[in-house]
Order: sequence, then C-alpha cells, then structure tokens
Amino acid sequence: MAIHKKEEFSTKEQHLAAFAKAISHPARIAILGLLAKRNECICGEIVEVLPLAQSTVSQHLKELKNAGLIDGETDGPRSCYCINWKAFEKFNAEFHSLFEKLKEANAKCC
Amino acid sequence: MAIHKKEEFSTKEQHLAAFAKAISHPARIAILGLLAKRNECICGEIVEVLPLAQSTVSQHLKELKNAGLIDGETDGPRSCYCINWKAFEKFNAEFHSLFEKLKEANAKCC
DNA sequence: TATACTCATCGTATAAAAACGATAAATAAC
DNA sequence: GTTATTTATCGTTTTTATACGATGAGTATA
Repeated sequence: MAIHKKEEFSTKEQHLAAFAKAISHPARIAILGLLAKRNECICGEIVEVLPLAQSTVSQHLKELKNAGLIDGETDGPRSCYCINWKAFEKFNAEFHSLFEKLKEANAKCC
Repeated sequence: MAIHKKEEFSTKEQHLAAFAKAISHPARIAILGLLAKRNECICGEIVEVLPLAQSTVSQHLKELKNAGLIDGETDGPRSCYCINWKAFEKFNAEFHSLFEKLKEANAKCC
C-alpha cells in the first residue's frame, strides 16, 4: 500500500522537496563542492575523486542535471559539467520565502 | 550489491545531506510550514490538514525530530511540536559555507 | 580501418523510504 | 474503575534509491 501521495501537496512544496532530494546524498554534495571549486569538471575527474564506480557517478550526475542544479555538455568523448548557480539562487529564494518571513513570530516555543 | 557508501564521505557532507533528506518530502515541508504559521501544533492538528494517515504523519514527525528540525513534548495524551529555528540557522550556515563563498569564482561556465 | 578511450545506459541486486491498518501505551473523562 | 482519546510503534506491502558490472554508442588515435 505504498501509493505515493506527493502529488497531493502544493506545487511549491513539491518543488522545494525535489530540490532538497537532489542534494540529499553526500556523493551529490561532494560533486557540487568539486564543481564549485574547479569551476567545471569532466566526468572522469569526478570518478577519480569519489569512492564510487563510474556508472554510479554518472547516475548521480544525471539526477543533479534532472534537478537543474548542474549543466553538462559533451566535449569530444568527454562530458563537462558545471554548476547552475541560477538554480541555487532560486532554491535559496524558495527556502527563504517559506520559512524566513515567519521566523519573527516565533520567539517562544511550546 | 547495494552497500551504501555514505560513510566514506566527509562529516560535513553527510550532515548537510541528512539535513536535506529531512526536507526532501512535500509532507515534511508542509509540516514545517504549518508549524511556522501556527507557532506550535498538536499531532492531531497536523493529521487533519495533511492527506495522510495518522501513522504516516507520526512517522514524518519522527524523522523531522531525529534530524533536529523540530522539537516535541508531550502535553497529557497529546504531543506538541514546534520548529527548532536554531537548526535552520545551522543548515543555512552550512549551505552557505559550502557554496556561497565559491560563487564569485564562477562567472563563466563550461 | 582498427583500436583505445570516455561515458551513458541497461540489467540486476539490495537497502531504504513511504504508506497504511492494527495495536499498545498513556492520559483524560465519566 | 471503566471508557474514550491521542499518539507512537509494529508489521507489512509497494515503490524508490543506491550501487555495481557489463554493454553500447560515440569520439579520438594509431
């Protein structure tokens, strides 16, 4: 009976959740950190750094790309990836709009 | 062969990923939004609002609590929950320290 | 053309997440 | 003391995520 009910929530909630899911694995955090440090990376470079098989890394890259967090383009036989900073801005903005503005109303608790 | 390798990444990466995982489901986003709006909530109130069974909501509340994002205390037979704003501050700070400071080095891409 | 290299995809196996009903524990009300 | 209320936990089922090896498609090099 595991009928997922994600679609019964608001679009905003779904979007923010999907964004969070994309960075919910340390490998993907590591990839993003590496891309931020080196500006751009070839898939093979990432495979060298991470303790994961090439196919697994490729899978994580695909998820990050699907979430819009990174961009990728082919360079001959290689694939070059870089961070999509605009997407990060958007994530930050959504995160803020959901919680930050409500914070001042919460001085005390329970 | 699904031996999870999360422990092979840095503590910081694991922590940030765990944080993100906690908010990677629209139900948990909705719970946080509700708690932010009402300051505090009884479990039953959350069950009324969400399109999920009581046991499922309780499960999501447990995950949010384990992640440190919410606090809960019993009030008679009821359980009262509220947001742990300090944890959100910490999350924001970690998120920033990982990416924000590297942004200026990334004007162009690929 | 043949060979080597890079990387995405496929197939597969295991672990984790998501959802529910049922039950249990604790407190309140009668 | 019995009953009702509230919520956490247990057990189960289905879906999704994680990870790998193998294969294939594409590009470079000999």
